[in-house]
Amino acid sequence: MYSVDIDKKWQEKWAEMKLGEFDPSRIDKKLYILEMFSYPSASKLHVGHWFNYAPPDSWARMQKMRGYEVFQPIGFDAFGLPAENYAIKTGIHPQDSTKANIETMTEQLYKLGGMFDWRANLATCDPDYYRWNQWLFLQLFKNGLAYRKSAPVNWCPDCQTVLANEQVLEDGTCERCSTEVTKKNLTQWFFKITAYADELLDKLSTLDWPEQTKKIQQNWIGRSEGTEVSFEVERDGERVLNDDGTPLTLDVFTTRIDTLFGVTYLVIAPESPLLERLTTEAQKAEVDRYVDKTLKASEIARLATTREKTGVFTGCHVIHPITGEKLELWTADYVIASYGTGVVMAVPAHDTRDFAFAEIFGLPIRRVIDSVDETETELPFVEYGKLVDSGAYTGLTSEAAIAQITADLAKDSKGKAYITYRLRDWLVSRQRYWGTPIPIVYCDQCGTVPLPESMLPLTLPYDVAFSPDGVSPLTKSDAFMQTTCPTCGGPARRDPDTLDTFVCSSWYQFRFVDNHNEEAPFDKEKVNALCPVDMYVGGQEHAAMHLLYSRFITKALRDLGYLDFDEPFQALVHQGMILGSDGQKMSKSAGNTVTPDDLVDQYGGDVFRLHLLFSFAYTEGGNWNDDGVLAITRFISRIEALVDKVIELPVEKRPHDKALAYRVNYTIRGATQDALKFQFNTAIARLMELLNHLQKMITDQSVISEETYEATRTLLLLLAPFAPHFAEEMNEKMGYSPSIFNEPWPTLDVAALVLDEIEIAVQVNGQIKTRLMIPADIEEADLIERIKGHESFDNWIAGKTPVKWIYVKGRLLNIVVK
RNA sequence: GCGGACAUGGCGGAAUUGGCAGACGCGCUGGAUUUAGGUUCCAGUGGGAGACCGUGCAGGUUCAAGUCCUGUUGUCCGCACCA
Repeated sequence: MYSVDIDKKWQEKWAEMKLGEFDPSRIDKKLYILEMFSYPSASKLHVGHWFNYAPPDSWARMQKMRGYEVFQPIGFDAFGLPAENYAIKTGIHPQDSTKANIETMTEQLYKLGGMFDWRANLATCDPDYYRWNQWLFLQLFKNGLAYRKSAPVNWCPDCQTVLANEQVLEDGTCERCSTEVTKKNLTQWFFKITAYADELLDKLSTLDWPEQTKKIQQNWIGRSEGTEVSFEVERDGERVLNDDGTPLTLDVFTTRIDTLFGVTYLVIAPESPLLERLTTEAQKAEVDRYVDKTLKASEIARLATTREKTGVFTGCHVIHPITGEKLELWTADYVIASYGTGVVMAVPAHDTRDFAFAEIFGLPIRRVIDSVDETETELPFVEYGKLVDSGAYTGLTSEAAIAQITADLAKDSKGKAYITYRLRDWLVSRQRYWGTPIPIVYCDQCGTVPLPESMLPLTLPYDVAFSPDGVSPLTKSDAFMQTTCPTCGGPARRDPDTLDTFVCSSWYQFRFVDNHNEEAPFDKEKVNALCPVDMYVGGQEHAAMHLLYSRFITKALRDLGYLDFDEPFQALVHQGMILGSDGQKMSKSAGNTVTPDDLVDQYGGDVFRLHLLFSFAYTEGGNWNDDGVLAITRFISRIEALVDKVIELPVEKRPHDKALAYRVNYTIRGATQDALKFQFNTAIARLMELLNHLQKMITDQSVISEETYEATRTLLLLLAPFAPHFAEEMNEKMGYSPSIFNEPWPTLDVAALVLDEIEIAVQVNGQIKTRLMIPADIEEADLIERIKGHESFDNWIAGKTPVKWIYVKGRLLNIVVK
């Protein structure tokens, strides 16, 4: 009887025989499979973890049997907000709680029976790991890919603390104290991911990733080609000048420069640093009030097209670059500072948002585009068309005008062709404790000074007060903050912030390969040999951020000479989400959680694993159901019964059983093809079919054929990746020595799949009339004759005339009648 | 709001990618064994007496549509400080 004891037995044996350890001498057969590592949370391994790890492990085991040298490491994404929040609540230090959680989860992962190479584990909160985050930061800094600038953070005035977006409720209040959250500008570190925007876009086509994920990245990067055009500004009747005396210009990005003559006002983002200078005394109070209000709104809400438009006149005017006309400059929250230049030229006649705004505030609306076919159209008319009332450009098509106006503006130095991206640089500063300290000091003499690599790791101090009171926790640790400048030796201060945890996960796939290296993050040769990851498995929620950051860091490391390939993850699969039986996300509060430990103890890990593999479409996920567990225990015990009978009965040689050979090979083909595509449910369905067949064959038999015995053995080999402990046990029962995972995967005999007779459908106008057994190699003409001679033929065509015969070989014949 | 997906029997889910809808399993019904129930085994199981009708809804393309196109409804995921 299979149980959790069998799991234990084989887990110990596998550890002894080092089943999961990668053998570098077989590097030419290497296959690097990686599941996204998880956050060590106190609530133990949940069903989602199992669904993330067990099915890919089955895939890996199959690949091992197919001859690959599999590398499957495991680690923990151990820095992050939850441990720190937990510390604030309970006083338990993040390091202590995290360590304990990692221990528990490691034990649970071991019980999962994954074929992991345990030597290659890592935890990102370990100084041996995060020192290389710091190293990475320094490389980016030295090469101009890390820089500081001011950026807003969510600020709770009551808690006196920075909040994560997650901690701000939908109505814009703090989750802890319900105070209205506002924004505060801080100088923070950024990684220049935008420098790689084009390559990140272009190389998507080389990846074996789900199309929808590529689309998400493509939209996230949001490359947009257009024109940048400059407007000079007038305040109180005078030109506004730069410090050097040249006229200050507002640069506007637009994809529709053909509508330039329809511009009736400009809008600047409320958080734009220029706004203050461009507000007149008379308007100051009103503008300030408006800016204040905007700081409390979320970006998502601001960009909603249905949101009622609000805005304020700044009192200043801008000068139209071609007509010289004076236009009002407004500020409104539908313009976002971080996209484009933070200023838009408003063309109410040809843009829906500008139109709505102009109607509310009574601003002029000027049509400059008509439809090409000169039919009457309503405003706002947002399509391309033909220019009207546009000076010298009147009569041109939109396409022609875009090219012409852009060229003319460039000639006058009033604009240029320009490409902008929705993608923004990656903000990596976090005003928190539980993360990687930033390896930079600020010296009054030398300014911003990077730590020399020899001084890494810059370790996180243990004794720190995390209670929120207005500053980053590290600020309060004098021992940490007060330091000397590595350049001049004078007094200096450290950076009080820590790095975003996405920095950890942007390169961990390389550290696994060489995780004990103390001289470097990894050895170049080793990484080049084992990477990129051949199969990466994890949730689709990471499509835009983690997966893009990893790609960016890989390219940066390549350009800095640390590795020789372009992409970190060649192939990617997303598992679906397992919800509670009520269709809601599993959570303690909903009371719908399923604990893997209980199921494993009761039924054994393989039953749980098979249930996950069989009852869900892997990439879809779905609602948890208990019923399937019983079905699997039945499946398992039926196989055991089959094995028992097969080893008990005498075996004799019999004439070749063509039908059995067909079924066996049909199973090999189906199970292999489906499992390779992560379609485990159908792969297992094929195994069930073979089991049903074998079971029928041996019923009431006192002797079995050699072929039946071999088919049973084949069934076990095919089952092995999906029920590793159980299959290993059955394999031993049949007298074979372990491990079954060192046996070769069954090979397909294509010839056995060729049938003499096949069944096809006969249709009339696409409607099925009958099914026919025909010789597999029948000629189309013979088939047609045969059908014409069928006793029901006249009945089928019901007096009409066949005009066309469509034969889809081996599948159907459709008679088109009229 | 923007972006990405999904919708098939009572249920989980299949469908060679435009070619016989419902594989496999759960559940259910009947039968056999046992008989206290469960287990196990066998048969049946989308609807409809039937011609036929059936893949969220409404159109369309095609000899042929779950699959492609247009529109529509509902659910889920992401939106840059959760990871």
